[in-house]
Amino acid sequence: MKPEYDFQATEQKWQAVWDKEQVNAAVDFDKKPKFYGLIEFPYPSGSGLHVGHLRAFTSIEIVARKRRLEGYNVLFPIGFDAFGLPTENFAMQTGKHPRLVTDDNIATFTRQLKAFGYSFDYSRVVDTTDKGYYKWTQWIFVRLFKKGLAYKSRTYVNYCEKCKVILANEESQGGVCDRCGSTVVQKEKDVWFLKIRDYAEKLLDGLNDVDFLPRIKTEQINWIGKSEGTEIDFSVRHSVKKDAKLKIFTTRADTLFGVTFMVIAPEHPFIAENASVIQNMDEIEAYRTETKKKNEFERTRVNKDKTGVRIKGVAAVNPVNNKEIPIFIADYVTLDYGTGAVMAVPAHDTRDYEFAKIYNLPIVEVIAGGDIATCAYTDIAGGTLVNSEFLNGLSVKDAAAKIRDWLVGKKLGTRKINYNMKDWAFNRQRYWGEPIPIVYCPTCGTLPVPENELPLVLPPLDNYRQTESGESPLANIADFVNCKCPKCGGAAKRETDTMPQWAGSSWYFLRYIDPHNAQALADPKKLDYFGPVDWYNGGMEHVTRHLIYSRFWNRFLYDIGVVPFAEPYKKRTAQGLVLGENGIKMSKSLGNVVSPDSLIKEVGADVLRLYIMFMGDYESPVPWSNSSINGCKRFLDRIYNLLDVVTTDEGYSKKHEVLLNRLIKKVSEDVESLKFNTAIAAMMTFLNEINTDGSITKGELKALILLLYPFVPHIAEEINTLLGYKTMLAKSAYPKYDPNKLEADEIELPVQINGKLKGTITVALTADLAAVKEAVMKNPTLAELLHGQTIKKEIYVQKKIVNFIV
RNA sequence: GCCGUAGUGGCGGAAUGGCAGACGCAAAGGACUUAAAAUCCUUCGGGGGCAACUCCGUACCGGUUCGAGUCCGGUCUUCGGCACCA
Repeated sequence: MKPEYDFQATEQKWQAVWDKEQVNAAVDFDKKPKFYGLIEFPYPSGSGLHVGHLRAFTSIEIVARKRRLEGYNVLFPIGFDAFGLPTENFAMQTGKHPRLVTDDNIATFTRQLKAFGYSFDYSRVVDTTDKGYYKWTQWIFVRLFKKGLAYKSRTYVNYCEKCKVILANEESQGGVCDRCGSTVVQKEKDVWFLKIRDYAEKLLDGLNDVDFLPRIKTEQINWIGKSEGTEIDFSVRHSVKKDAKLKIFTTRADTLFGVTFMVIAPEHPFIAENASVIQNMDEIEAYRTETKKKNEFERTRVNKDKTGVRIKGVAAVNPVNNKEIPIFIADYVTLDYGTGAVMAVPAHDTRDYEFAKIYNLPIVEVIAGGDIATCAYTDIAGGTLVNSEFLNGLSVKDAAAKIRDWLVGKKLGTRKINYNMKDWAFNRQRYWGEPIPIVYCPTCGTLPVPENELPLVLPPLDNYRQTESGESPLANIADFVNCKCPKCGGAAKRETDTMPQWAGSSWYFLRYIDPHNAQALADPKKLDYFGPVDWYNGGMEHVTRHLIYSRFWNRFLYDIGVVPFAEPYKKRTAQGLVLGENGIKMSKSLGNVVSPDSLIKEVGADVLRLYIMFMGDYESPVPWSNSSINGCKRFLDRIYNLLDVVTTDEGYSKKHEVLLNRLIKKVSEDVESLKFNTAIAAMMTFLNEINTDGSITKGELKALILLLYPFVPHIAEEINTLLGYKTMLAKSAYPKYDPNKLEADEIELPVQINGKLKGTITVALTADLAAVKEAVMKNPTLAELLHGQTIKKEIYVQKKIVNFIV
């Protein structure tokens, strides 16, 4: 007689045993093959673990446990991405120091993660806010700076005039301040940038060597946004400087004969340079001021009416036909893409077309095939060139090649590649982040903090608010700001901004490999042994930013010889969102958030782990369903009840042999391809079969609990013990299937007549057509249907189907 | 607008071109119980038929095939991502 199953006591017991036996610890330089499984480390928010985390973590947790049984030395680490705004805001409201808030939250997360029985190696926990960690985040920044990949530039930032704070993009969504709701304006400010654009090509190339889901690759490619085109100089008449040129970028040089005007960004330096010859400077200035007031959100809104001002007093010249064309400023052209100036071809560009209609500018068709009276013709596949002198009659493709060669030959243009991806804005006016290790010396200029002085520690602080002018709270601390120049020793001042949230997460996967190293970010030998990450799972929402940023940092560290692999992640997958029961995204304001804490008390970790993997296709969004959890609970109860019907036979019974071999194959393969829901369904089907038969051998049950172990390790270990086995499952081997025992001798074969299913027959697996026909004729219903019919054609696919055409 | 993804019962979802709806939830009926819960058994896409059975059915229109949820062409819709990107 088996004891009553007490999930709480049992789960705690096994967690303690695994911990004591160190079964989850990764071993440096172990002889076994290594497997590095990674999940996106959580931001330790005050509200604790979310069911979304469970879905994201449980997949690699299952793979990690399976790999250990398969004989791998598994590195499956956990850490906390703990710098960030919510903690700082909470500190501002309560007066509690962010350090203490963070420590509390990490403690809560750790307790919850352990309650789920996740097999993390807790000896390698990483906390991005720990000075032993951010020392190396700062060190990487210093190296980037020394290589010229970190630079400071004046640009516009989101600013709330009411709160007098600079806002991050995520705090100013929709162009409105997150806290007070007032409209955000643009304010000019010095901003640190990382030159990720210099790595655009490497980041694209690297995608060829990794196994990321196709949609992940596509999203990254789109984000980088490579476009190949031509830069062309347009000379300017009546400008201040003789022979002044305006450089434009275009991907459509073939339409050059259709250029009827030019547009430059309102911020374009051409205006200041030519202020003395521009006749309507007042009007231009007014437009520029208006643009500045608009925030990014308004300005980049599509479908809004085009506005602009003609620059009077100067004109540009189209290099192909020397025709004089007007120059405009308009906010639909921005300074941060291409050259900040465009040649306008209203006949074949939608934006230029709209602008030309509003300002009554000529529209010249150069590609036949559309109807330019109604709209711009932008299809580049069809159409031939017209009104274009030596390009007439050519296809778009041929014309593009010809004009490009012509421009390059005459030195009027050069081939050029542009990227939509912008350089990475790398500073925030916040307290709770890594201080940027830079010193400004009046005589020596901008210098990095010497590497042996790192970490530059975040000083204690009472007031976490930005200053009136929007400076970081660190600017209020004289002790911090005033320092000595590392070069000349004279009085100097520190940079007071901190790094963005993305910094710490851009290299954490390297630190897990050697988390306590004080001499280097990680020992190169250990990096060589454990790296790169074999399998990384996380959300689609991080596929662009975090995944690109961390690939960039890793690639940089590879280029300077610190890391021995160019690409950090061999394989990347992504889970779907967990939606609320009503099918809408979970959010506090909608009140449809599910807390794992109460559920774990009700049903336990195993049931919850199982449900979260069974609830639907892993990669698709799926609504939460409390009632569906019952199904998983019942399944585990029935598995436990098998102890009542288990025999003492250590082998497989003849009857279950094929079923079990197929099950092992199915579960094993499904886990590798993220098909957790069908793996679980297959185990349920097997259980139903066993229950119909009324008994299971000890050997069969052992195999079943080994298959279940990665999903529901506690109950699996408990059953193993109750079966009398001394070796715990965590130290056992994953079951193998016999490829010769995957098929039964006899199968049910569907029989079709004229492509319609009419019945089934039982035949030998390898039966030939003659045997099949014999079996069909023995079946009274089928024989009757075929009686007196002339069979014109017979299609027989072994193991699949037979079809008679009559 | 561009790029990507997906449309299958009341619900979540299964199906290398080969028995559509596996598995689970919910629901209904029954057994056990004084009763309820739990558990166990049965039914469960739609129409028709007393019944054996039969017809229809995977967003929509068409095509390929002995055979299409699956492949091809077109249309509509959902959900993501990017977006005045020149």
